[in-house]
Amino acid sequence: MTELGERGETLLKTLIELYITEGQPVGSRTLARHTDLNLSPATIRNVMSDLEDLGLIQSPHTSAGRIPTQQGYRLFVDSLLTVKPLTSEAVENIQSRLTTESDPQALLASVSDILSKVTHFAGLILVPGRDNALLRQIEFLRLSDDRILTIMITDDGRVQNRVIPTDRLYSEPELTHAANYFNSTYAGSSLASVRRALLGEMKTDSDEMHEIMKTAVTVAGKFFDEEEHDRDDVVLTGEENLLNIPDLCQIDTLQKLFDAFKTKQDLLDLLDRSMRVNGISIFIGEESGYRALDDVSVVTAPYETDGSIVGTLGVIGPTRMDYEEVIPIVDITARLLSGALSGKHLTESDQSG
Amino acid sequence: MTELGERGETLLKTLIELYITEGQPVGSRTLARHTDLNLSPATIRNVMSDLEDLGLIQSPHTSAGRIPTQQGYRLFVDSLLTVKPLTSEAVENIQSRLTTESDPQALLASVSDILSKVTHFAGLILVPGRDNALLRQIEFLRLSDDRILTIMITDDGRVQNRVIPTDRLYSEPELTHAANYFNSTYAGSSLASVRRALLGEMKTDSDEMHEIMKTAVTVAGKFFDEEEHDRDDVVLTGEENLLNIPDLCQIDTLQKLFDAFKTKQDLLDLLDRSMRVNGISIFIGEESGYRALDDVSVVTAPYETDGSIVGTLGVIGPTRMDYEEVIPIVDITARLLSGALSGKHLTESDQSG
DNA sequence: TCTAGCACTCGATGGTTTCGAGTGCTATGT
DNA sequence: ACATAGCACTCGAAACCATCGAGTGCTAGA
Repeated sequence: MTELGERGETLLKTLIELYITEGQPVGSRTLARHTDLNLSPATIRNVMSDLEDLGLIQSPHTSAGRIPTQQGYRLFVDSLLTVKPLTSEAVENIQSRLTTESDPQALLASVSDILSKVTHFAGLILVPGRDNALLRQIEFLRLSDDRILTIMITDDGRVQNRVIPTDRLYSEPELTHAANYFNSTYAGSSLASVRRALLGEMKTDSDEMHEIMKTAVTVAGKFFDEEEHDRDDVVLTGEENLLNIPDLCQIDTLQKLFDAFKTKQDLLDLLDRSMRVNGISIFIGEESGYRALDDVSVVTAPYETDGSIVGTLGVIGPTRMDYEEVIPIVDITARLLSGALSGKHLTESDQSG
Repeated sequence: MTELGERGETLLKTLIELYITEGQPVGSRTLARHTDLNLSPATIRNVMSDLEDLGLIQSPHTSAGRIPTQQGYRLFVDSLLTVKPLTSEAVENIQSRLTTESDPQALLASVSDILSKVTHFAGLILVPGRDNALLRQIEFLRLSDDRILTIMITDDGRVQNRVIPTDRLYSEPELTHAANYFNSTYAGSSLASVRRALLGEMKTDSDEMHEIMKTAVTVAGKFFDEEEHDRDDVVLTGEENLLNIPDLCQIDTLQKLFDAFKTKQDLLDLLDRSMRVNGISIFIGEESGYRALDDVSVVTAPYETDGSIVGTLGVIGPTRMDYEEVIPIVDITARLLSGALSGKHLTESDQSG
């Protein structure tokens, strides 16, 4: 008997909603009062007993009310909850915070901040690596006899620079020519393909290349060699909000959580997984599979640039969070961010304030 | 009678050391056993009573031992403590971690990490703003019709770039000339003085300037206009270590602390104050004057580049921290960092690996 | 199928007792 | 004058106990 019946669903729903707002185990009497089914506590108790058999609720101890289990929350978010539509005021609030940032890099980081401020939980966002970005321009600047500053600009407006130590002296004109050669050859290609091409070039017998080409390949090769900066990254803000939450008062829970926040690897994995899903993802408690996140829930939504998903954003909060409120916030923020990102490329200079 | 006498000092010192290692109030019997003065507990009690009258120790309640007060700690660190010299092993540990970073910016950030790892507390470092750095080179790159990428390199090896929106189109050669003009005029000046000069230039009647000069002043002016990036900044790491500390188990204490960590303003103020002091600074509990830091102690030491103090680094831990161990760690780290920084300027290309 | 009644459970609360570490005081010895 | 031994006292921690009440499961009856 995996079927609940409409009455069971209504009761489960109100029970969870009550528990989310009150934070206390809810008993049959309270539940009877907060529903318009006109059922006596005794009847409610029978239904609750069934719900407990189905593993949807549980009681912390004999003489306490019931609280939702992980499965209960799951059923709730899957088919029971009625999302509260955001007030247009709230939407405008998010929108206005978004539009104040013009630099795309800073924009993404600020989104995490917005999410944490609005939800009072921790906000996070997966900032996509550059490997799919297209090379726009590269420049080599001579700093000293054995150091070159390499600057790369990609079509998503990001600028990256790195100081390259060299084993011989390169003259200014030589570097300029090399950059010109490089730009004419690779501009418009994705960084991943440039990296691949460079690997190929560096293998071929260098005697066959012009000196200029050699210079370009050598310097740019060193630049592209350091993988680290190209990986996806997670920006996390508002962690301190989680200290406020009574559900997470156990110090070792917080310890686990903040350790995970520091390394970020688990968060990155999780966001990466949720990026492959089309739409809101919700990980309740242990569902995520990461020990550190056992006592929290994560709500995420992918965001896109010009129609294709490029990253994910979301919120980390207690399992007992107000899903009906958080879900639309995450959803809307992802949409607004997608809107703000599209058409922001520097290649199209159609935007002006 | 503000004089303790040698016996009082010895007892206070061992009491504090015992309390630091054990974390428990220490009574007269324990104190008698851990000292070689051959005094009975009763005698010790008399001395302790005196120490309490002087405000150096206190008892949490009648039938408990004594714990140091803030003043007790203060006297202890000022004149009683015997710093444990670091093992050369430990020094080499820090040294090796320092030398792996070549980029000065990353180096500073990693120092904070080292401090937190070695002490198991939170490490922090004041990364000096660029205003005292000397301008080395500036470059203007045309990104699109209305955007210019400005790149500035300072003599401390830092590179900064910013996208400048423009109100008219600038040609490539125009920008190159403007950059050349700017470099020949201002290279070698401190950023502060460049900023000042630019303000002056922008006020003077622009008709008197060449077109090239006007371009340079306009574009660079916008670049220098955004103050924010030039401020000193605090890098803080290992905050999560503080969650482990039994002394800081109260959730609201941590909340206060982490809120301060987020805004960083208080930390910045504190580090800035301690930069004016020549040598180790220790702020015990409420001494710092910031509410958020009431329950912790901060140990800092300034570090220098080529003989002049440029920043401060330090550790945040519980008031009951092992000062005899932490102080030399902070001290040595500051010295090693100073050593690593000196001679690292890109203007002198004398360093090679 | 719902309801009313009832005995039962169990955490929370608050009072009491015991225990022991530690204190302050005082009298005594050196 | 100083150190010590003895002693009554204090007070928190822990253990124990009774009470209270919210909530339960079960059963009998509408």
